[in-house]
Amino acid sequence: MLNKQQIRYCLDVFEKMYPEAECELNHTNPFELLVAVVLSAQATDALVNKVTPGLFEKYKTPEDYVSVSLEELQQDVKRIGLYRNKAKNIQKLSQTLIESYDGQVPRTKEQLESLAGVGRKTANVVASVAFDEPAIAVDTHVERVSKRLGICRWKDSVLEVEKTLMRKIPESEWSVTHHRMIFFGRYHCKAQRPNCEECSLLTLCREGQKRMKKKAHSK
DNA sequence: AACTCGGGGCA
DNA sequence: TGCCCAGAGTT
Repeated sequence: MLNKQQIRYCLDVFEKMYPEAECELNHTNPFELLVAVVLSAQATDALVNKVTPGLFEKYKTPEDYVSVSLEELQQDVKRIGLYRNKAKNIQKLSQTLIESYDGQVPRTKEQLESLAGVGRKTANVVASVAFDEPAIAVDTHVERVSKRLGICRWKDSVLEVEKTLMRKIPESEWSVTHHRMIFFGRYHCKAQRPNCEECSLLTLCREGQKRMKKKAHSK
């Protein structure tokens, strides 16, 4: 397991590699952000914007989503994938906002997570990005990178990964770190072929050491 | 813990 | 072409 100083070094490397890794979730209001994150499950937010241009012009409020038929909404989000569930959840979620939250998006993680189609990850993203609530959203990239480097344990659950990160990273950097780790995981520490040879963190990386040793042995 | 939804992106 | 993906709900 990496200590705080080693983790500090990792964060600095992330910053050097992806200095401009701001949030790609560039939305004007919490509701639009919430819908975008729900839609981008198993896809990317960039894909949502690319594949459904004009979606957020057509649908601006919870009322807009429940005013159309399920079939119409499904057609509008069809090209994102997993569209049947997502469309259904967004209508259900919109209904809940109208009935229980005066049409507004709730601020707390617990309230967010109780909405249809909103799991722990989505709840944390919305809470932290839209409301500056203290939260770290652990997605597959963050989880993989944390485990490979040794920031957390291999068998840690998502919840445990989240708690460890919150404990070992200064709160003021949670948001930036989250997005830099995603870039790092997506472009460098990839699931299939991580680029260990050209990694500045190789010397302290648990998984990297293992892989290099294995590679040397196989020669 | 495993399974399902699913079209787009990428090799 | 085939494989994978910034997840969540159900069994």
